[in-house]
Amino acid sequence: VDKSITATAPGTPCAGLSPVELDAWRGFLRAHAAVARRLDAELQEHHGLPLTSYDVLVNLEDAEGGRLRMYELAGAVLLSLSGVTRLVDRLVADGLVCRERCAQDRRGAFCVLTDAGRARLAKARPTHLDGVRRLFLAAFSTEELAGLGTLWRRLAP
Amino acid sequence: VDKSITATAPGTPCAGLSPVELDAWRGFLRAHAAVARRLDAELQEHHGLPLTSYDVLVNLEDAEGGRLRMYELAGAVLLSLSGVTRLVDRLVADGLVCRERCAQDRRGAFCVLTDAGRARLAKARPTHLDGVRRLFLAAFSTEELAGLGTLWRRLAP
DNA sequence: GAAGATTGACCCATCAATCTTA
DNA sequence: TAAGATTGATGGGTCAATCTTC
Repeated sequence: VDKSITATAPGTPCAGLSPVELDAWRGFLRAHAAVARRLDAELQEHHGLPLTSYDVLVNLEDAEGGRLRMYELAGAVLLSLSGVTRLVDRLVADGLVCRERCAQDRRGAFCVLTDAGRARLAKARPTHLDGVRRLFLAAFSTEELAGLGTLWRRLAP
Repeated sequence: VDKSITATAPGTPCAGLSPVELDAWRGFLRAHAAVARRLDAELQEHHGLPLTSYDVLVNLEDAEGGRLRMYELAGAVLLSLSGVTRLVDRLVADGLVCRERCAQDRRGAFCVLTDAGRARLAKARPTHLDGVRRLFLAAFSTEELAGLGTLWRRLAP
Protein backbone atom coordinates (compact mmCIF):
# COMPACT_ATOMS: atom_id res chain seq x y z
CA VAL A 1 0.00 0.00 0.00
CA ASP A 2 1.25 3.44 -0.87
CA LYS A 3 1.57 5.51 2.30
CA SER A 4 3.68 8.20 0.72
CA ILE A 5 0.81 10.67 0.75
CA THR A 6 0.06 10.79 4.43
CA ALA A 7 3.40 10.14 6.12
CA THR A 8 1.38 9.45 9.24
CA ALA A 9 2.55 6.84 11.72
CA PRO A 10 0.38 3.74 11.99
CA GLY A 11 -2.22 4.11 14.70
CA THR A 12 -2.35 7.87 14.49
CA PRO A 13 -6.01 8.83 14.88
CA CYS A 14 -5.99 11.24 11.95
CA ALA A 15 -4.78 11.15 8.40
CA GLY A 16 -2.41 13.82 7.15
CA LEU A 17 -3.15 16.18 4.31
CA SER A 18 -2.54 15.28 0.70
CA PRO A 19 0.16 17.19 -1.22
CA VAL A 20 -2.52 19.15 -3.05
CA GLU A 21 -4.18 20.14 0.21
CA LEU A 22 -0.85 21.01 1.78
CA ASP A 23 0.17 23.24 -1.11
CA ALA A 24 -3.15 25.07 -1.09
CA TRP A 25 -3.14 25.57 2.66
CA ARG A 26 0.52 26.33 3.33
CA GLY A 27 0.72 28.48 0.22
CA PHE A 28 -2.21 30.47 1.50
CA LEU A 29 -0.48 31.07 4.83
CA ARG A 30 2.87 31.97 3.27
CA ALA A 31 1.25 34.23 0.72
CA HIS A 32 -0.57 36.17 3.39
CA ALA A 33 2.43 36.50 5.64
CA ALA A 34 4.72 37.65 2.84
CA VAL A 35 2.35 40.16 1.28
CA ALA A 36 1.00 41.63 4.52
CA ARG A 37 4.50 42.03 5.92
CA ARG A 38 5.82 43.88 2.92
CA LEU A 39 2.78 46.09 2.54
CA ASP A 40 3.02 47.11 6.16
CA ALA A 41 6.76 47.79 5.86
CA GLU A 42 6.33 49.97 2.76
CA LEU A 43 3.50 51.98 4.26
CA GLN A 44 5.41 52.43 7.47
CA GLU A 45 8.59 53.49 5.73
CA HIS A 46 7.09 55.99 3.33
CA HIS A 47 4.24 57.37 5.41
CA GLY A 48 4.80 56.32 9.01
CA LEU A 49 1.50 54.51 8.86
CA PRO A 50 0.95 50.88 9.90
CA LEU A 51 -1.42 48.84 7.78
CA THR A 52 -4.14 48.75 10.43
CA SER A 53 -4.08 52.53 10.78
CA TYR A 54 -4.35 52.89 7.04
CA ASP A 55 -7.29 50.52 7.07
CA VAL A 56 -9.08 52.67 9.64
CA LEU A 57 -8.59 55.81 7.57
CA VAL A 58 -9.88 54.11 4.42
CA ASN A 59 -12.99 52.85 6.16
CA LEU A 60 -13.70 56.26 7.64
CA GLU A 61 -13.35 57.98 4.31
CA ASP A 62 -15.75 55.53 2.72
CA ALA A 63 -18.29 56.11 5.47
CA GLU A 64 -21.08 58.67 5.51
CA GLY A 65 -19.74 61.91 6.96
CA GLY A 66 -16.27 60.44 7.44
CA ARG A 67 -17.44 58.97 10.73
CA LEU A 68 -18.11 55.52 12.16
CA ARG A 69 -19.16 54.18 15.53
CA MET A 70 -16.41 52.34 17.36
CA TYR A 71 -18.13 48.97 17.02
CA GLU A 72 -18.64 49.53 13.30
CA LEU A 73 -14.97 50.33 12.92
CA ALA A 74 -14.04 47.17 14.81
CA GLY A 75 -16.08 45.08 12.41
CA ALA A 76 -14.63 46.83 9.38
CA VAL A 77 -10.97 46.39 10.29
CA LEU A 78 -11.24 42.89 11.77
CA LEU A 79 -10.11 43.91 15.25
CA SER A 80 -11.56 43.51 18.71
CA LEU A 81 -13.39 46.44 20.24
CA SER A 82 -10.61 47.07 22.70
CA GLY A 83 -8.06 46.80 19.94
CA VAL A 84 -9.85 49.55 18.07
CA THR A 85 -9.95 51.71 21.17
CA ARG A 86 -6.16 51.58 21.45
CA LEU A 87 -5.67 52.07 17.74
CA VAL A 88 -7.93 55.11 17.70
CA ASP A 89 -6.06 56.45 20.74
CA ARG A 90 -2.90 56.47 18.65
CA LEU A 91 -4.59 58.02 15.64
CA VAL A 92 -6.06 60.76 17.84
CA ALA A 93 -2.60 61.43 19.25
CA ASP A 94 -1.36 61.80 15.66
CA GLY A 95 -4.26 64.11 14.83
CA LEU A 96 -5.55 61.86 12.04
CA VAL A 97 -8.96 61.25 13.62
CA CYS A 98 -10.95 62.67 16.52
CA ARG A 99 -13.65 61.29 18.77
CA GLU A 100 -17.13 62.70 18.95
CA ARG A 101 -19.72 61.81 21.54
CA CYS A 102 -22.96 60.52 20.01
CA ALA A 103 -25.79 63.00 20.54
CA GLN A 104 -28.74 60.59 20.61
CA ASP A 105 -27.10 57.83 22.63
CA ARG A 106 -24.53 59.34 24.93
CA ARG A 107 -22.92 55.96 25.62
CA GLY A 108 -21.72 55.83 22.06
CA ALA A 109 -18.79 57.50 20.35
CA PHE A 110 -17.96 58.28 16.77
CA CYS A 111 -14.51 58.14 15.29
CA VAL A 112 -14.23 61.00 12.80
CA LEU A 113 -11.66 61.53 10.07
CA THR A 114 -9.87 64.89 10.38
CA ASP A 115 -8.56 66.99 7.51
CA ALA A 116 -5.06 65.91 8.42
CA GLY A 117 -6.22 62.29 8.32
CA ARG A 118 -7.77 62.77 4.91
CA ALA A 119 -4.57 64.36 3.65
CA ARG A 120 -2.37 61.60 5.03
CA LEU A 121 -4.61 58.98 3.49
CA ALA A 122 -4.45 60.71 0.11
CA LYS A 123 -0.66 60.57 0.23
CA ALA A 124 -0.49 56.99 1.44
CA ARG A 125 -3.06 55.49 -0.89
CA PRO A 126 -0.91 55.37 -4.02
CA THR A 127 1.82 53.59 -2.12
CA HIS A 128 -0.59 51.04 -0.75
CA LEU A 129 -2.46 50.39 -3.98
CA ASP A 130 0.80 50.09 -5.85
CA GLY A 131 1.93 47.54 -3.30
CA VAL A 132 -1.27 45.51 -3.53
CA ARG A 133 -0.98 45.44 -7.30
CA ARG A 134 2.70 44.66 -7.38
CA LEU A 135 2.77 42.04 -4.63
CA PHE A 136 -0.59 40.36 -5.16
CA LEU A 137 -2.85 41.35 -8.04
CA ALA A 138 -0.13 41.39 -10.69
CA ALA A 139 0.45 37.67 -10.26
CA PHE A 140 -3.05 36.80 -11.51
CA SER A 141 -5.23 37.27 -14.56
CA THR A 142 -8.62 38.95 -14.32
CA GLU A 143 -10.31 35.57 -14.65
CA GLU A 144 -8.20 34.16 -11.86
CA LEU A 145 -9.00 37.13 -9.63
CA ALA A 146 -12.70 36.64 -10.30
CA GLY A 147 -12.25 32.99 -9.41
CA LEU A 148 -10.57 33.86 -6.15
CA GLY A 149 -13.40 36.24 -5.29
CA THR A 150 -15.98 33.50 -5.63
CA LEU A 151 -13.86 31.04 -3.66
CA TRP A 152 -13.55 33.41 -0.70
CA ARG A 153 -17.29 33.87 -0.59
CA ARG A 154 -17.68 30.19 0.20
CA LEU A 155 -15.85 30.34 3.48
CA ALA A 156 -18.14 30.57 6.47
CA PRO A 157 -18.34 34.00 8.10
CA VAL B 1 -17.42 58.49 -18.89
CA ASP B 2 -18.22 55.79 -16.39
CA LYS B 3 -16.36 56.46 -13.16
CA SER B 4 -18.35 54.01 -11.07
CA ILE B 5 -15.51 51.54 -10.92
CA THR B 6 -12.87 53.69 -9.32
CA ALA B 7 -14.80 56.05 -7.04
CA THR B 8 -11.61 58.09 -6.96
CA ALA B 9 -11.76 61.85 -6.67
CA PRO B 10 -10.62 63.74 -9.76
CA GLY B 11 -6.96 64.63 -9.54
CA THR B 12 -6.09 61.72 -7.30
CA PRO B 13 -2.74 60.40 -8.51
CA CYS B 14 -3.81 56.76 -8.47
CA ALA B 15 -6.79 54.82 -9.67
CA GLY B 16 -8.77 52.65 -7.25
CA LEU B 17 -9.18 48.92 -7.60
CA SER B 18 -11.88 47.33 -9.71
CA PRO B 19 -14.64 45.36 -7.97
CA VAL B 20 -13.05 42.12 -9.09
CA GLU B 21 -9.68 43.13 -7.69
CA LEU B 22 -11.27 44.33 -4.47
CA ASP B 23 -13.16 41.08 -3.95
CA ALA B 24 -10.07 39.00 -4.57
CA TRP B 25 -7.87 41.10 -2.29
CA ARG B 26 -10.24 41.86 0.56
CA GLY B 27 -11.62 38.35 0.47
CA PHE B 28 -8.09 37.04 0.81
CA LEU B 29 -7.50 39.21 3.89
CA ARG B 30 -10.82 38.35 5.51
CA ALA B 31 -10.41 34.66 4.77
CA HIS B 32 -7.02 34.57 6.40
CA ALA B 33 -8.09 36.54 9.44
CA ALA B 34 -11.19 34.41 10.00
CA VAL B 35 -9.57 31.02 9.55
CA ALA B 36 -6.34 31.77 11.43
CA ARG B 37 -8.27 33.25 14.34
CA ARG B 38 -10.52 30.25 14.74
CA LEU B 39 -7.76 27.69 14.31
CA ASP B 40 -5.72 29.41 16.97
CA ALA B 41 -8.69 29.61 19.32
CA GLU B 42 -9.53 25.91 18.92
CA LEU B 43 -5.96 24.79 19.43
CA GLN B 44 -5.60 27.02 22.44
CA GLU B 45 -8.85 25.87 24.01
CA HIS B 46 -8.38 22.13 23.58
CA HIS B 47 -4.62 21.84 23.96
CA GLY B 48 -3.33 25.11 25.44
CA LEU B 49 -1.22 25.52 22.33
CA PRO B 50 -1.09 28.68 20.19
CA LEU B 51 -0.87 28.19 16.46
CA THR B 52 2.75 29.38 16.25
CA SER B 53 3.82 26.91 18.94
CA TYR B 54 2.04 24.12 17.11
CA ASP B 55 3.83 25.16 13.95
CA VAL B 56 7.19 24.87 15.68
CA LEU B 57 6.43 21.38 16.93
CA VAL B 58 5.32 20.23 13.49
CA ASN B 59 8.46 21.55 11.83
CA LEU B 60 10.66 19.91 14.42
CA GLU B 61 8.96 16.57 14.01
CA ASP B 62 9.40 16.71 10.25
CA ALA B 63 13.09 17.51 10.66
CA GLU B 64 15.96 15.06 10.81
CA GLY B 65 16.47 14.00 14.42
CA GLY B 66 13.62 16.21 15.62
CA ARG B 67 16.02 19.14 15.71
CA LEU B 68 16.48 22.39 13.82
CA ARG B 69 18.86 25.32 14.10
CA MET B 70 17.24 28.49 15.36
CA TYR B 71 17.61 30.27 12.03
CA GLU B 72 16.09 27.31 10.20
CA LEU B 73 13.15 27.36 12.57
CA ALA B 74 12.70 31.08 12.00
CA GLY B 75 12.48 30.52 8.27
CA ALA B 76 10.05 27.65 8.67
CA VAL B 77 7.55 29.42 10.88
CA LEU B 78 7.76 32.82 9.21
CA LEU B 79 9.02 34.66 12.27
CA SER B 80 12.01 36.86 13.00
CA LEU B 81 15.00 35.32 14.69
CA SER B 82 14.29 37.14 17.93
CA GLY B 83 10.66 36.15 17.72
CA VAL B 84 11.72 32.51 17.55
CA THR B 85 14.05 32.96 20.51
CA ARG B 86 11.13 34.16 22.66
CA LEU B 87 8.83 31.45 21.33
CA VAL B 88 11.35 28.72 22.05
CA ASP B 89 11.85 30.20 25.53
CA ARG B 90 8.17 29.56 26.21
CA LEU B 91 8.26 26.06 24.74
CA VAL B 92 11.28 25.19 26.85
CA ALA B 93 9.47 26.45 29.92
CA ASP B 94 6.59 24.12 29.00
CA GLY B 95 9.01 21.24 28.47
CA LEU B 96 7.95 20.71 24.86
CA VAL B 97 11.39 21.38 23.39
CA CYS B 98 14.92 21.82 24.70
CA ARG B 99 17.99 23.64 23.48
CA GLU B 100 21.22 21.93 22.55
CA ARG B 101 24.48 23.65 21.84
CA CYS B 102 25.92 22.82 18.42
CA ALA B 103 29.07 20.73 18.73
CA GLN B 104 30.87 21.77 15.53
CA ASP B 105 30.01 25.46 15.66
CA ARG B 106 29.65 26.53 19.26
CA ARG B 107 27.91 29.78 18.29
CA GLY B 108 24.91 27.83 17.09
CA ALA B 109 22.04 26.19 18.94
CA PHE B 110 19.59 23.47 18.07
CA CYS B 111 16.00 23.41 19.14
CA VAL B 112 15.08 19.79 19.87
CA LEU B 113 11.66 18.21 20.24
CA THR B 114 11.22 16.42 23.58
CA ASP B 115 9.11 13.33 24.21
CA ALA B 116 6.55 15.55 25.91
CA GLY B 117 6.53 17.79 22.85
CA ARG B 118 6.01 14.83 20.56
CA ALA B 119 3.15 13.62 22.72
CA ARG B 120 1.49 17.02 22.86
CA LEU B 121 1.77 17.35 19.11
CA ALA B 122 0.20 13.93 18.59
CA LYS B 123 -2.79 14.99 20.65
CA ALA B 124 -3.14 18.40 19.04
CA ARG B 125 -2.72 17.33 15.43
CA PRO B 126 -6.21 15.84 14.94
CA THR B 127 -7.77 19.02 16.27
CA HIS B 128 -5.71 21.18 13.98
CA LEU B 129 -6.17 19.07 10.86
CA ASP B 130 -9.87 18.85 11.50
CA GLY B 131 -9.98 22.62 11.77
CA VAL B 132 -8.04 23.16 8.56
CA ARG B 133 -10.36 20.80 6.73
CA ARG B 134 -13.54 22.19 8.20
CA LEU B 135 -12.70 25.88 7.96
CA PHE B 136 -10.72 25.94 4.73
CA LEU B 137 -10.27 22.80 2.64
CA ALA B 138 -13.91 21.70 2.80
CA ALA B 139 -15.01 24.78 0.90
CA PHE B 140 -13.13 23.77 -2.24
CA SER B 141 -12.94 20.90 -4.71
CA THR B 142 -9.71 19.05 -5.37
CA GLU B 143 -9.35 20.86 -8.68
CA GLU B 144 -9.82 24.20 -6.99
CA LEU B 145 -7.24 23.33 -4.35
CA ALA B 146 -4.77 22.36 -7.05
CA GLY B 147 -5.51 25.69 -8.73
CA LEU B 148 -4.84 27.59 -5.52
CA GLY B 149 -1.55 25.78 -5.10
CA THR B 150 -0.31 26.90 -8.49
CA LEU B 151 -1.49 30.46 -7.91
CA TRP B 152 0.46 30.79 -4.67
CA ARG B 153 3.62 29.63 -6.38
CA ARG B 154 3.48 32.69 -8.59
CA LEU B 155 3.87 35.17 -5.77
CA ALA B 156 7.38 36.49 -5.33
CA PRO B 157 9.33 34.97 -2.43
C1' DG C 1 34.97 41.72 11.02
C1' DA C 2 30.96 38.57 10.31
C1' DA C 3 27.66 34.79 11.69
C1' DG C 4 24.43 32.77 15.17
C1' DA C 5 21.71 33.78 18.72
C1' DT C 6 19.97 36.46 22.67
C1' DT C 7 18.47 40.63 25.17
C1' DG C 8 16.30 45.37 26.08
C1' DA C 9 13.04 48.59 24.77
C1' DC C 10 8.95 49.06 22.70
C1' DC C 11 4.60 48.23 19.72
C1' DC C 12 0.32 46.17 19.13
C1' DA C 13 -3.39 43.03 20.14
C1' DT C 14 -6.47 40.27 23.25
C1' DC C 15 -9.48 39.00 27.40
C1' DA C 16 -11.84 40.06 31.50
C1' DA C 17 -13.33 43.57 34.41
C1' DT C 18 -15.16 48.14 34.65
C1' DC C 19 -17.54 52.55 33.94
C1' DT C 20 -21.41 55.12 32.01
C1' DT C 21 -25.75 55.72 30.00
C1' DA C 22 -30.21 53.53 28.33
C1' DT D 1 -30.18 44.59 33.31
C1' DA D 2 -27.95 45.39 28.98
C1' DA D 3 -25.31 48.09 25.40
C1' DG D 4 -21.26 50.95 24.08
C1' DA D 5 -16.81 51.83 25.05
C1' DT D 6 -12.55 52.04 27.82
C1' DT D 7 -8.95 50.21 30.99
C1' DG D 8 -5.55 46.86 33.44
C1' DA D 9 -3.06 42.88 32.96
C1' DT D 10 -0.86 40.08 29.92
C1' DG D 11 0.77 37.57 25.65
C1' DG D 12 3.32 37.74 21.73
C1' DG D 13 5.90 40.15 18.23
C1' DT D 14 9.63 43.55 16.08
C1' DC D 15 14.06 46.28 15.63
C1' DA D 16 18.49 47.69 17.20
C1' DA D 17 22.18 46.63 20.15
C1' DT D 18 24.89 43.06 22.22
C1' DC D 19 27.50 38.85 23.34
C1' DT D 20 30.08 34.87 21.81
C1' DT D 21 32.46 32.25 18.59
C1' DC D 22 34.20 31.71 13.95
